[in-house]
Amino acid sequence: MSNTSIYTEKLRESGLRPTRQRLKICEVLFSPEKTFHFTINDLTKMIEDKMSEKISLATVYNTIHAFKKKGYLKEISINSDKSYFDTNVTEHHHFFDEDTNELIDCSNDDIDSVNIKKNITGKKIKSVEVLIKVASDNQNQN
Amino acid sequence: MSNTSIYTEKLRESGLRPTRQRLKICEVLFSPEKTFHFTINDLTKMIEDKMSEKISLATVYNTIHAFKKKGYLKEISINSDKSYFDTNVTEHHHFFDEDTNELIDCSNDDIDSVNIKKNITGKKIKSVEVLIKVASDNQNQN
DNA sequence: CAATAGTTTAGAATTGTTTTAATGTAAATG
DNA sequence: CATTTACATTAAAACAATTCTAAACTATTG
Repeated sequence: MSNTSIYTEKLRESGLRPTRQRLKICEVLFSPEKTFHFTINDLTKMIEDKMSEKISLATVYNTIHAFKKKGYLKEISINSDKSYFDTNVTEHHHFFDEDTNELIDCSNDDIDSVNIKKNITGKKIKSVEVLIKVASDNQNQN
Repeated sequence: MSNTSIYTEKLRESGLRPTRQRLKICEVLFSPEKTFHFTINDLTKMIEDKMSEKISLATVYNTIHAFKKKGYLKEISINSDKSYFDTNVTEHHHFFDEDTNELIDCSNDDIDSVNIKKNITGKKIKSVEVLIKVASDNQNQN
């Protein structure tokens, strides 16, 4: 089953033409059942593995940025040495495992809604997200 | 009033010798009344402005890393293009103003404590921090 | 199909960070 | 307190992630 028309639509919505390369990016990003986290490098490797064809980093970067701008991807800030992206664009929380550097989605059911009593004047709240850092019990934090 | 002995102690605790350069870093970091956020570049400029003397980036990096490791500084992940640090090492929350890219501490009194119902098996929770993104009302999110 | 507007690409440039190796300094030693 | 040793500082080089560039290419329009 091909979702080409859906992908084409997403690309158009993001202001991009549906090219062969970009459709492959879409397939890797949007065909899996489960959402996932990735870096640009991960994604490039996934594309090249699955598709047995090269794709230029520049193409990946500009497509990802367009998707992010449009809201089809979210950037997550955990680690400052690389950019991480999330195909789960709903507002949600994360566990970050300091032992493995793994980022794990936290179901909204697992956290009571966060009650904020005060805001910055003249500003509207756009999102509220919780980051829970975990590590194995016997490990010291660094 | 000089806090040299306090700084010397902090440096020693972090496994570093108290040198002229490092004491200057301490003065900039730990003498202000209020905690603040900074990048390595900010800090280097602050030092060179205040002290009218040059300091090598490498020295700043390694001192900051030692302080972070010891827990005298915290790294904050907002933006993946630079590392941001915080002299407020208590567990606390942040507002992030998307209009100005400004990061603002959120008093713990302003958020009810976050109730987490489930955890990753075998792991211990090290910290729970909330990031509230805000923007002016009439602005579209990007 | 020709013209145009946008795309891909490899490689160069840029930026933040880390490493290196030579020189300098604090602290320990005799 | 001079000497030795271990650690520091520095400028510059290396490195890694990201962005930019300019030439070749492709989709779309007229």
